[in-house]
Amino acid sequence: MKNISKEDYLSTIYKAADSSGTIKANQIAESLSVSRAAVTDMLRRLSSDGYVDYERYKGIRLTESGEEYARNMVRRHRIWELFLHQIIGMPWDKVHDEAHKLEHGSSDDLINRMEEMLDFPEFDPHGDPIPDKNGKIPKSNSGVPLSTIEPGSKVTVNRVHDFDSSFLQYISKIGIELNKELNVIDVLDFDNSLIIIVDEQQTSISSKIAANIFVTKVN
Amino acid sequence: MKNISKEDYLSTIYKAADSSGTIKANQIAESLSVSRAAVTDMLRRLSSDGYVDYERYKGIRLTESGEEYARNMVRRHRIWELFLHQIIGMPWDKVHDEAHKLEHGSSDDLINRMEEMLDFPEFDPHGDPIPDKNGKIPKSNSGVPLSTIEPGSKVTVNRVHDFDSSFLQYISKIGIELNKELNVIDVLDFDNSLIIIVDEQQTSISSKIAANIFVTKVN
DNA sequence: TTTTAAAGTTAAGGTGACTTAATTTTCAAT
DNA sequence: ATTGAAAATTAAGTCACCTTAACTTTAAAA
Repeated sequence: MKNISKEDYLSTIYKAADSSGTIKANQIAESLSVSRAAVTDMLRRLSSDGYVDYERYKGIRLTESGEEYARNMVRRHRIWELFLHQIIGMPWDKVHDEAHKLEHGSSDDLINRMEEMLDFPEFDPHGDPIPDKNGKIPKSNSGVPLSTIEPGSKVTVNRVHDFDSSFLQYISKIGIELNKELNVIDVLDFDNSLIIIVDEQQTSISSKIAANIFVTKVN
Repeated sequence: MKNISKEDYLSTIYKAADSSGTIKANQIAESLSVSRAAVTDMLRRLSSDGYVDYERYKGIRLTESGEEYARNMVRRHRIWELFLHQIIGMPWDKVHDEAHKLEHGSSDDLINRMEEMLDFPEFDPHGDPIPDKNGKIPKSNSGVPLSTIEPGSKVTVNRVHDFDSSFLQYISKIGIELNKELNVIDVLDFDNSLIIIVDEQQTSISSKIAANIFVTKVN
């Protein structure tokens, strides 16, 4: 029950790393709401544990073993999310925080049992892929931000960001969920907010909301 | 996710306190495998938090609020144990350790949902009572140690100690489980081990094993 | 009642994870 | 190429939780 903080750093680095696999210390500090100094501090420790390659003032990148560890944390997190939602019946917008607290303490045995109960799922309730026991990640069409779609398009939702409960609560309330079909009617020049149709209902959503909903164009 | 240690101290005090509600610092140190000095240290902190009444060299006792907190931790623990066993299918001897890790991070909401799924159970898989949402504890016949039973008696198991996986594994293997009927055939003078019959099979168990199995005499 | 072992406390120190403040390095804009 | 803002690091300090070693208090056995 020791490595809570370490595990959080590893997941964060894993999830936030860009395509080249590197990340800025500043991003870590912001994601975790800690000071830059705390990040430097932790990086030295993670580096001496062999989880990150790190050189002062240079880029940060997970080592093989760091990536493995992080991927396993992400696996735990997403399996917990799905379990909480599907088996326990916890609402969409609550599962992220709860899973975050549970993921650290669970044995691999427990995670594997839950995975089996869920019939080896590929995606969590927010559409994020769940790495399997061997670290293999399901191929997914992770979509593009709804905010980049031009008016007149028909799209389906395939992923939403999961870290803000009020965001999820809001989009649920207006009927947005995974695989839902949306019609983008208009984008306002004024503030880039979108006019969309969900369930035959017209609504408008801010560009910030739209930036956190990922969609694929239909045909 | 901060108070893991504090919560462990509170549960330990709660569970180990004698009938008068007091406990020796030494017992805490032993249960938690920490030094006596660490206990003194923590007692000062718990005391300043208002969770224990504590005076140097005098007895230790939970305050109202400490007892409430501790009882809630015990509730979490036991609900987790039952959930892991009954819903997840984890074996008897594994649930204690797993529950111990999970109990700290779970929200009351989650615990309440699990309790409901389990249909408001009264006892955990080891026969320990589960406090309800309001702190009410089911009346139970907690039994006497099997080691105190005289030869020739027929008894049923109503509780077993839960903190040693190998102990539980062993007694499961010889067929002992909650509510099982046992016949005490003989107690050896030599080492106080017991000859018992379980499922028509005769076995012997050490007095230390017997001391951790709690039973009630049949008729 | 004395004595001594066990229990409890204090002192000093360590580690992990954080902070703020001061400083250094990098990098992009001039 | 210089410079200034942003990013990263170091320094110094805090807090929770732990340790060992030395000391004090309690309580029970001689």
